[in-house]
Amino acid sequence: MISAEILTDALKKAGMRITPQRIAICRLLSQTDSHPTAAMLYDEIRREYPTISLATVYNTLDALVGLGMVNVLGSAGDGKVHFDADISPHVNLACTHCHKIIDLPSVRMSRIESEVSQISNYALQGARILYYGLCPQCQTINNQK
Amino acid sequence: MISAEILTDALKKAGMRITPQRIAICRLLSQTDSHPTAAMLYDEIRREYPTISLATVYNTLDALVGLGMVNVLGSAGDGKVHFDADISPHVNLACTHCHKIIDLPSVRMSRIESEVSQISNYALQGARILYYGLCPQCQTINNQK
DNA sequence: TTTTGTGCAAACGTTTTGCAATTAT
DNA sequence: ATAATTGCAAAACGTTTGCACAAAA
Repeated sequence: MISAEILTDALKKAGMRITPQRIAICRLLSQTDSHPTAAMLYDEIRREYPTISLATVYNTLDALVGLGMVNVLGSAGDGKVHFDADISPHVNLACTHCHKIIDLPSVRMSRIESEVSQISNYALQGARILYYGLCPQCQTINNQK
Repeated sequence: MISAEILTDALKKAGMRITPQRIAICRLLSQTDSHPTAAMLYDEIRREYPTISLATVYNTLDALVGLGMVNVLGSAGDGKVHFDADISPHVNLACTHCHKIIDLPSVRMSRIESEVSQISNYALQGARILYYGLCPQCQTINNQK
């Protein structure tokens, strides 16, 4: 969990203007661990700013991703792109039935990251460590969608 | 690198019919390590079957993914879904500039997988281990897209 | 022969874009 | 003041779907 100011400060340092909409997006991103999609953020922010557009959400997300402040997790089997404001190298775990994504901060990935870095000569910018399967609930409930 | 027969056999065992189009898709998947998208496979197969449709490619890919024979890597920053016929747990490395994806089979992930399995109680089905950054070429070339 | 798969085209949902009006600086 | 950002609408893109025809079993 990160503070919203770290995100807005990053935008400011990059020469971008701090608008109420962007503050709201940064606040939501920093406060959630639900790996939201653009549409989820949009729906949430519309309560406060009924006229905000999806384009603004995408615009801000792109900027934050470009600054390395937000990770793109990709689809969780639902065809939508999920975002994660926790950029520390950690394992994400997606349920292929209910499409929820949780974090597994207890699994240490730093050793893997340094290995990848050494072997590849890539200038690493981030990682998506996503395991997927059925969560305990979706295993027990007789889940035929 | 897997043999095409393993893929076609899996389709057959699942009760699906073996058509020339599906054989071609399985052959391409098994012969490449380029983590193709549906469109890439489509373009390639069209040389041999000019009338094949994208729908058939998606249909077959979905079946193979459903059977656990093919992994969905997700987007490499290009907005397209990349597929991988190598389902062993290994690190993938994507370049955020040229959008190529390579494998790093030397980095061992089996320990991480068992850790995830123990901690989470999920019925694991697979993993997408994707690091991203700039590949050596895209670092040196003065790359402003 | 029967049932599944194919190809086409149209539909879908997410994401992107163009532009005039607005707003942060 | 001025330059960036917004919101809207329309467009673009990848992917999915419906259906008549073709082909595998």
